[in-house]
Amino acid sequence: MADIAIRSARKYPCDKCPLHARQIFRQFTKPELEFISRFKKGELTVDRGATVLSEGTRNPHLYTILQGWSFRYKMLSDGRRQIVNYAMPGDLIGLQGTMLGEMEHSVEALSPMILCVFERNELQTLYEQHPDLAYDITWIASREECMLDENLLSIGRRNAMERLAYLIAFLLRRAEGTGLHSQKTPLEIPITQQHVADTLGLSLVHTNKTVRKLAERQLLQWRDRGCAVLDLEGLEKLAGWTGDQSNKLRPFI
Amino acid sequence: MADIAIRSARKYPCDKCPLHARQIFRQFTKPELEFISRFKKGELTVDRGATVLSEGTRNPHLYTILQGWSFRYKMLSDGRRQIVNYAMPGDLIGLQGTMLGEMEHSVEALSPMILCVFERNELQTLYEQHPDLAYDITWIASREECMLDENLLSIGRRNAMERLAYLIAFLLRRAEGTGLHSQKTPLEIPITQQHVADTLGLSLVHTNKTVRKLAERQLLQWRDRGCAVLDLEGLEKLAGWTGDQSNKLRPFI
DNA sequence: CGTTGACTTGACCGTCTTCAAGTTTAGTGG
DNA sequence: CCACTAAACTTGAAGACGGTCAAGTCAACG
Repeated sequence: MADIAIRSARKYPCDKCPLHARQIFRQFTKPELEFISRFKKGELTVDRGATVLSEGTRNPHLYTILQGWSFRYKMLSDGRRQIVNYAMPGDLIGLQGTMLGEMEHSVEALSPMILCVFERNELQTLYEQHPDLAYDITWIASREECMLDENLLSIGRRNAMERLAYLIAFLLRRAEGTGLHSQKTPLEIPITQQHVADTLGLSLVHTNKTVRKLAERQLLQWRDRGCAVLDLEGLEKLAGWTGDQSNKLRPFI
Repeated sequence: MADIAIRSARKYPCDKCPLHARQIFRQFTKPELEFISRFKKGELTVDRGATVLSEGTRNPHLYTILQGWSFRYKMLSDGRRQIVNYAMPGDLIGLQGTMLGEMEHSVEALSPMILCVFERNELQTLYEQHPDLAYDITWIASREECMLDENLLSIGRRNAMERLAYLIAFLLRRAEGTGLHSQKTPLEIPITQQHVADTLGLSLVHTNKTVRKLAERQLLQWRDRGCAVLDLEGLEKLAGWTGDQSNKLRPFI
């Protein structure tokens, strides 16, 4: 079944980090690289569907995603679920829990994942010895906040079609922002319609009908467990979204 | 009309900060206090209804609220507005803009306010010289993120009554968390039903009808431009909210 | 070849929106 | 102090958007 396995061996040592090779992420200085190499405790391999972090628990670790997609969610006591955001390569997972103590949300893998594992306790040391990295972490937190603001706007004020268009455009933009996909391999967003429903605050049935409408309009195409974008600009226009998601140089731990 | 005025004189020098006198906020060390005193450039007085920060602009400042309430919001091009969160004494305003460059939301005063003004550019110095304060800022950002997660859950998955109950309970808890209100002066939340509607993603009409229902149930009482809570636990129960908003020691810049 | 998870579809119903009036209150100027 | 205005709040009626229920189909997988 959905499983989690940690290994202290490194398939991806920090000095050969496949993500830092990407132009999009800012490069480390030498001392930073050395620090991060020590800060990293190992790698975590996660199956699709596995729970990486659980609401209400205390986890001694902090993660960066090397490969794969995941989502963060919260639940009400009667089972209603709200997906709050997604996380993909280059994103930090578990910072909130590190700062506030207990996890206030859960994280589940949407695809097989590889994570870098860091020790929560050592974050303080990072703040003491590497102010630039500390600043970067705050940058990352602010970016998350900004995305949440957008999602709130969407759920609160857009109708079903606009919401869906926004969500898909948003996810594609972010995926592009990881720099991992070439133009030639049109990437597929690895989510089910149930995920979409739980993100948009809609029912599964209505989500399905909305998906069909956008598919009819040739804006996207739905497959089993995935979504392909046919017309990104069409989606953005429908959502009324100025997707200026500045995909510029950004920090990364 | 709604006005903004800055003064470099300090009615509230940092060593006599009325908020730090409150038990709830962690105390500065002496060097921290000295740094912050220099970091603070003045005080800003703001009328109710005035816009403190505007979406799309670059503001060279960062603020902490000394007095008064405000809200953060985003708008769609056709005028639909979504209030994303509220800010009250002790909260930091403008961090997102500082980190990401341009403001992605606006901030408006709900009541007359007094703000401490800091220089954006000097934040880097804070990170270099005071890692503990830097850590605190990240803590504050994480707390904001956590609140946004809650709000998303609410808008996405709760119905109108639950949403309203949650919002009012949430705001009261936070107000209590500033430690500025005694049990004896039952505080009034300084918002209009239009604010509530724009927070909950509801229409004004439906918001009004929902307010009436909660008032009939003796959970709250509405006044002109304000809301008084009659039964906090009743609201929390209705919302299904375990409001463990740990009102413990927290940092503050 | 049966089971399971994901997607699909139609019918009916309820929550919430929109429209279109009100009333009440606070603030302003004569 | 009173008349006027604007902002906030209120209410009812009609209808749309999205939810719920109840069946499906389809593909993957062991």
